[in-house]
Amino acid sequence: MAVKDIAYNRKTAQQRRSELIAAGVACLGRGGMSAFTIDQICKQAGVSRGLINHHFDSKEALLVSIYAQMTEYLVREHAAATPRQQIASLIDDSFDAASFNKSNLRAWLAIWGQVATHAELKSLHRQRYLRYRLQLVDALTAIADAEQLAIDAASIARQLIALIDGLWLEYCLHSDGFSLDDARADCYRFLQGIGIVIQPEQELPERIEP
Amino acid sequence: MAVKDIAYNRKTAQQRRSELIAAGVACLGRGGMSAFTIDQICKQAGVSRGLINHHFDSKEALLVSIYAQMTEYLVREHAAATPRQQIASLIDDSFDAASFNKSNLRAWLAIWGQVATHAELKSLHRQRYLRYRLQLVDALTAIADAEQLAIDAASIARQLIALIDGLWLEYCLHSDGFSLDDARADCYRFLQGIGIVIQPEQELPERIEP
DNA sequence: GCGCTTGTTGTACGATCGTTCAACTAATTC
DNA sequence: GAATTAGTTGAACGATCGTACAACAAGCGC
Repeated sequence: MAVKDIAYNRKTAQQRRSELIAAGVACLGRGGMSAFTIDQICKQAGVSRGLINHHFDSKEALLVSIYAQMTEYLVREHAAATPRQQIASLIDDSFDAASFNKSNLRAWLAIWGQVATHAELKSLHRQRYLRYRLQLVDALTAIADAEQLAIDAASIARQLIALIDGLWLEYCLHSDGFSLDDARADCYRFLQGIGIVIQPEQELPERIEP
Repeated sequence: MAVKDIAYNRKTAQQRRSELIAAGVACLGRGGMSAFTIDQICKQAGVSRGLINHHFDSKEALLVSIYAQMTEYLVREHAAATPRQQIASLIDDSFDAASFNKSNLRAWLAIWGQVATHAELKSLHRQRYLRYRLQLVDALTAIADAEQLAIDAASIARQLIALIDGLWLEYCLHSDGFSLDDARADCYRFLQGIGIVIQPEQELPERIEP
């Protein structure tokens, strides 16, 4: 107290906010909602206890900001792409090893568990998800129209999203038995089964017959 | 204290244990892991504070018992059924309105979030899941063998489980847009797409073309 | 230098957390 | 009916929770 012996790091509000968001994601990934406490987040960020309530209205507000950042890629614009490239990009992004490691998946799971409970989080989730789903329906409809395919685009979109989320879930809860590439391949195979053949952006591994 | 004015309900250990489990599920369904506290569970069960630790070693032990009960149906024996009936029964059970209401789905989500963190829960989950998956692979293989179908049973099983879990997730987080019957129909349509036609145990609603 | 704004710290507070435990009540045994 | 067993209660404990707040430090205009 009397002597200032350690560094006093001063940063811009924007910088600090994003650091706290990153620290929050790390905590969620480590131990789910139980590890998402003021103490642990501040310790993770290397920051004193009172700082979160200075930069965010509450702990819940931080959680909303975290979710907003995590879902940002879902509504990213894929401007100059064909419908096929859009879908391929979505699938490949979903199973990108850099962002969908186990820690991130655990963070998703923890937040999903809160979506049903917290109003603000629920609202943001609905907004993000609807747009995400709409993009997919549009792309599928465009392909079907161009190739005279009779498909239920809404149903296919719902199934594809469910497949992606379900594969994340399986991979998160027990990663043994299949790889991220297997999961990607499953998605392309699913679309192939209903008559939509899409070339992956990255190459797929060899398929192993039983 | 001096005067005993309210009922003192005495039950067998087994009865009380199952009541506490039910109360725990209700709490998880209401508010996720945040609502899974000794105080709230006891209040839900209409029981005093110290009783949980009398019937269970710890709060975590109660959670394990809850998950054991919730996953029981996954490994239930379907003795006299054909492979097709087994799969149909699994799908229909998964989207049974009685057990898969929103509250139960929220409870699942909350527990899934804990599986990655708690060792005992993780072990139980792996054990239950592997058996569940094996049953599915066996049924699919039996069908494929009998009908000369060339399928990757492991991959199909993984996709079907992912589809079911993903549809639960979608329905839990935003039930608008589709019903449980739609979800059931999606599963049958998925299998149909890869050449396995299965008659649902209950009738499916009319398919609405776009 | 001084005043002002803004980022940061650490303590303090009341609430709630999971667990323990001695006391108590009802059923059972002898 | 006394002794024993088993189910239940509620107070108590230390730990930790989220937030509030006064004190402090650094940057900046002047």
